Amino acid sequence: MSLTRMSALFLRTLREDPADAELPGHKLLVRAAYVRRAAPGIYSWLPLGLRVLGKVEQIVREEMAAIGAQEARFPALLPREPYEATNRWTEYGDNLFRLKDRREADLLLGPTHEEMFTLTVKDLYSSYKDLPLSLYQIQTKYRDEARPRAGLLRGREFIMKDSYSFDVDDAGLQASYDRHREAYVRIFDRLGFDYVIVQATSGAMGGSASEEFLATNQHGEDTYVVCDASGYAANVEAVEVPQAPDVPADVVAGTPPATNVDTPDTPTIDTLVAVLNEQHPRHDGRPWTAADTLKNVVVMLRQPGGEREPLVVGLPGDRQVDMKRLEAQVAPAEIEDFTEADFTSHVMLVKGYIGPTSLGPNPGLDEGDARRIRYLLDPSVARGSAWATGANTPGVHVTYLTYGRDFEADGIVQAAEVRDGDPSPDGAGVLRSARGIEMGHIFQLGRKYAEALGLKVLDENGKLVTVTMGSYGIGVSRAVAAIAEDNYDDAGLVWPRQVAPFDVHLVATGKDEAVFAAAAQLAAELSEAGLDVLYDDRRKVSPGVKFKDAEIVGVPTIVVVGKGIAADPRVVEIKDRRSGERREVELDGAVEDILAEVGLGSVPR
RNA sequence: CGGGCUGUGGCGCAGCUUGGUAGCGCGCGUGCUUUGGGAGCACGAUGUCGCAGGUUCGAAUCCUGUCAGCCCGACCA
Repeated sequence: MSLTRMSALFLRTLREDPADAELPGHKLLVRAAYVRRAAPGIYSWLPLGLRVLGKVEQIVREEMAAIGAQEARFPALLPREPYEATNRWTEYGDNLFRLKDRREADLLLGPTHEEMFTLTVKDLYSSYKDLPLSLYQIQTKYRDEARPRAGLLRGREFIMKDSYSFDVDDAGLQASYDRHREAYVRIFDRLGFDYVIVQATSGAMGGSASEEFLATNQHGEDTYVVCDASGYAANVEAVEVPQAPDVPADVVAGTPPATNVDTPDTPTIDTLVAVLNEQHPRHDGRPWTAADTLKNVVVMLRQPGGEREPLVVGLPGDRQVDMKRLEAQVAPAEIEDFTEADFTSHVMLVKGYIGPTSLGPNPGLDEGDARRIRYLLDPSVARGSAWATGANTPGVHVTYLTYGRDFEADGIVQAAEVRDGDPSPDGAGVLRSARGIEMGHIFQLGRKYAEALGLKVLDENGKLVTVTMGSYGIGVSRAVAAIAEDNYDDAGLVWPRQVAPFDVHLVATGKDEAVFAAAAQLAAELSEAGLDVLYDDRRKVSPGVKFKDAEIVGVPTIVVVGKGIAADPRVVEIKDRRSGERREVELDGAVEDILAEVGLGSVPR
């Protein structure tokens, strides 16, 4: 199909790792001249990299077309107004790239495009007969990440496929969602890395049903849990720990009354447990443990509008608060540290000795009383359970303080860290955690944007109904990086065939003119036969250099034309980059052998 | 935004402690040799030592300030 000569290819492989790359795949992408860093989180695509990117895009396009989605493209440079209408000009905060034109009009570089798709559909469609509709684009997106990292995996400029479905009712939305899910499975199967589909939160976007496609990789930024017994899998942020069952009434009846105890110099759970065991042993003889303490963590919530509100979360003392989980629960509010100044202005909070009795409904303050501090419990705190916890007096704790008997809370919140070995929410086994790279995210957006932007159509009864939407993303440039992180060895990259920059890397070695004549002809025949061929035709370059280059570039099939040309019959060598297996075939008929090797015609391409 | 580290030819680094006018490897150019594993020899080109002040006869080196990059954390549809 195409023939590229190494002597003319814009390529310079580097012998040493770049100083600013950390991940093995990223180092190789730079060393093999696929990409170059242009600025923090911003990368240039060189010819090889662009070929891989194009392969990934093509797979995405084919599978989107297969579910009837239509490709469009919206500007990357956008006006402020639509984002003002949905409040995202404000909500997106510092992560939004903003700029002004010469007339001082506000513009932004699109981080995602719900508004533009929604408005365009609104402009053109007005009847239920026009739906369902799925539109998508492959477009460069911009987010001013506080700290870009890991090369292409988390950049400030990146390429994303985003699609949006438009339906008149929930059943239609579910059907559109299911079709996208199936398309995503086919896309990720074809891209050639291990992945897992997990339940997810929909983040600041809002919405309900939500799943993420995570490439399983130890370098990933996302932590997910799976239950091997049931197949349950979820992003840790989305794990819904069930409410612990009530403690039986007879057990509660036998719980000693809440008792204040002096516990000087016990600022941490460990020191508290030690002092309790020494001076205030338990009534039932067993020692106190961290799991018997109720830790009350105070944070400051900041709403997108700027209002601040303190929140105290109660959880067992042997667990940490997982800030990511908590933040997902309180979105779109953000969590700030609770400062010394905040303690000064909230005198009911005694640092180190915060307890339920001054929180939430317990002090008898009315809702709306400015002194009332919202108090939420992690679901692992069972009704009827008794705790050692702060007594809101310096140096004093209270023992046997019992939930439901001695204090109440304003509600529950998923806040505690989820650990390996925790029971699965579906009751079928235990959880195991692993890391992944978010490659795709599908979720039912619902009517949030249609509502905000007035996307309504007439239904079959002639009544205006608000359209319901789904939103579906794939990180296309991230996929290239994730594939690289999953496909390399000591010598270099090892591309899966479907996304490799070339089908075959033909290396001519030696100085014999007959070698180059035979190699050139073979290269031409292979490209005639429909392959993308990279032909290393460089004279005066030693075989070692050519082999090293072929290995780091990572084309899956390497064909060596060399001294075998002098044999009778003339032979060439076919090497499999991944396995290292090599075999000799006769030059006559080599085209067929190579076509069979790359699987042309048998493997979907 | 906190913490840590680093800025010296295109790339990767040494030199800085103890100031004396910049070096190594790779890459690049020319020539010869070499040609199945980043080959050899010779010659050569390429540097505002991040920037700005200061100390000093003299600063890559010491002092002050500043900027940038990377890593960890915060953050992350």
